[in-house]
Amino acid sequence: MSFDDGKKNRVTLLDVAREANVSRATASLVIRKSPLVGSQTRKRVEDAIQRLGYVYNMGAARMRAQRSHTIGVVVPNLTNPFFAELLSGIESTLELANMVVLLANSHEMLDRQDMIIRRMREHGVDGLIVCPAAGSDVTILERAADWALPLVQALRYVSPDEGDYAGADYSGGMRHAVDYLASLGHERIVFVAGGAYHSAYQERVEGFQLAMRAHGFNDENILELPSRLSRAAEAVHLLFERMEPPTAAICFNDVVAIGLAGGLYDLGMNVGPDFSIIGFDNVAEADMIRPKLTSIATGPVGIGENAARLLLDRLADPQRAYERVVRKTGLVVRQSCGPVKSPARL
Amino acid sequence: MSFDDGKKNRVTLLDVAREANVSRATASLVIRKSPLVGSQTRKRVEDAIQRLGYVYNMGAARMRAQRSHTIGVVVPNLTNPFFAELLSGIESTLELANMVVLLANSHEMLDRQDMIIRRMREHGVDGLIVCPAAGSDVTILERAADWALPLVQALRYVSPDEGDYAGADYSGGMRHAVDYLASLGHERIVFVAGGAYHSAYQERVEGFQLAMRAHGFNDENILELPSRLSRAAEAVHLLFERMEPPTAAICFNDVVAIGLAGGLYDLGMNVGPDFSIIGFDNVAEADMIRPKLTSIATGPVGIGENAARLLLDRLADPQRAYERVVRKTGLVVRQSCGPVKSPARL
DNA sequence: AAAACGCTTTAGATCGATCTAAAAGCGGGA
DNA sequence: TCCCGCTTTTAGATCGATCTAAAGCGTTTT
Repeated sequence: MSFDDGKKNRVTLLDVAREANVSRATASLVIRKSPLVGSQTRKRVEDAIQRLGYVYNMGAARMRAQRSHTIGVVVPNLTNPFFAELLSGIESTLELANMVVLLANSHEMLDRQDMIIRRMREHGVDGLIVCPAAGSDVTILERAADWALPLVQALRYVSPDEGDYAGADYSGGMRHAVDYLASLGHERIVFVAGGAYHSAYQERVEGFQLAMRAHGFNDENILELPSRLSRAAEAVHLLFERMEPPTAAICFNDVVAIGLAGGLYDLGMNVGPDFSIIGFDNVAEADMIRPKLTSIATGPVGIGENAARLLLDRLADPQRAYERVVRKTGLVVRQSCGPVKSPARL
Repeated sequence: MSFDDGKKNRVTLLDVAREANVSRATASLVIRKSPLVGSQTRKRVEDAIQRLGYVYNMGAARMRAQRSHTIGVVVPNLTNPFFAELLSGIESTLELANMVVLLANSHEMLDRQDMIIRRMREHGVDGLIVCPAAGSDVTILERAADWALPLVQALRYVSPDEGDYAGADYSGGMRHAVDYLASLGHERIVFVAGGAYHSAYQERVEGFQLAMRAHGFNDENILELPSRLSRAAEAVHLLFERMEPPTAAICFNDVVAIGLAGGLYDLGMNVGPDFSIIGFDNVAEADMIRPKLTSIATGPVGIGENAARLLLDRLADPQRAYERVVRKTGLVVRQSCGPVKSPARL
């Protein structure tokens, strides 16, 4: 099928041009689907491409044209299914625009994140989508701007008004959660966190407190669980060693919620009837476990799509004003909540 | 900090060379850490690099040197945490070798997979790590060979003896699972599958049957669940509409196992005491749900690391013989299995 | 007939590094 | 002094595309 004489000799655009009896420039125009070239010439070139089995050399093109059709994506953690879904949304949207994803994992470490971004720059990415590692500050935006490298923040932001950003209305989600629990009669509600500090964390806490105050509830019930999930379950008893033990919990994310549910199960409690739990993110697992987890849907895939679209828009017009796309969140009611009973107590 | 006069003028190696009073060639050698260059010259160049804020241009280098330091990774599905963990292992190993990951998702579709591989070739990847979409055949190996593009198969293979491959001993894992259930007194064990056909599927089924026969059990008990997990739970009742209902199940993977556990829960059964379940892959979720899922650990992160290492080895020596690295699997006992009782029946 | 115009096509420079082959520098032995 | 061998440095070609500016050409206008 292929006339692969030797190994070394790659087919280049020049070969194609010769085969089709045109100049390199014309062949190049054909490849890029320029309307400038006449139809029978185009046909001749396309045939030549077929005949020779030519493959486009992005590397050469990128160098001259200063566009790589490559986007760097930096996430702090791959094993959390939430980020995997985000990534999935980014990838599928970028692929429609003929872009390709360079992936790296910052492991929530700042120095690694810096290193990664530097490396991606060396690789000549056209832009970056970053979920900033906890502790990142505006310097990452500033540096990107210095380098004229478009950067979209996803899920978390380092500045409340600078830079493009795609996320979800975490605060509104908290309100839904609190309202729902209140409608079931709960008043002593705890916010269970775990993991690192960043804008998304802060927004959730503030949203929680706001909503609690709106109902006239005590808004200072916040519990920090160890971030290793195995240990999280063991720490659940802390919940009930307080003056007024809570009857319901809203969790930072579904992973924490599932960990908490496990811990309660281990204490012999029935999630739902005995104690209500609401998760956050509504990942696939929420529907798989039993009792099924009631959760606030943030739509990570959609956020990923938005982030990708924001970046594409900025590439199209680098001068446009910053845009922040915030997805609506919604409560997905399942089985992990029930009406309040007498306060749970060990 | 940076003397970014205009926007256009990138600092090139030539600028560095001029600043350091050496030739482009020497500057290039310094960058690549060649031992050929004298130490005070090296110092001068390094200072110049600092002073000018030079950034290496991979694109230009790749074009000349025919190496892109870029590896294409193709997975059939990102939202399954199993693949996310695989990816995590690949990424962290490649990053140590100063390589970067180009990611794409085939969505288990052959035409997409072809398209992706073609595109990655255009981008000039140095090699590919592919988990072949179900239905792939040896042509993907042949084409890669035609193109002199190193390709490592991960998790699944398209040919039992051709090509590099990193996976796990699925068959051995099945034996562990069956042995363990047998030791608890189970004899009527069903294999619950879900999803697409591929080598990993086949190996698991065959391993299951082999192990069952070794114990003298009926090896034909295989149930196919719908791959949408939401529907899987609803199909669980099919298990008990057979002549001799099983007392235990071994699942194709943990996702199926968790779905099955959910279905049993919905039927009012107690996983563990009433019916035993063993999952496959031992993903993080296995430890989070309740009852905790007993599972065969295949170590996706480790498989990813192996795949990456295989590819690096092949890049170092393209002529070496094919290698197949198969990780040991092990049973992780948790709470989802119990001794056999009277046969479960609805 | 010359000029003007639109539509196609092209020669040649160019992007920023690496590679090759040879030159330069230098100390020591004949 | 000259030559040899060793280390260090370099000029210039090169990778494979794109870009610029201009040329070719057929038709219409002046």
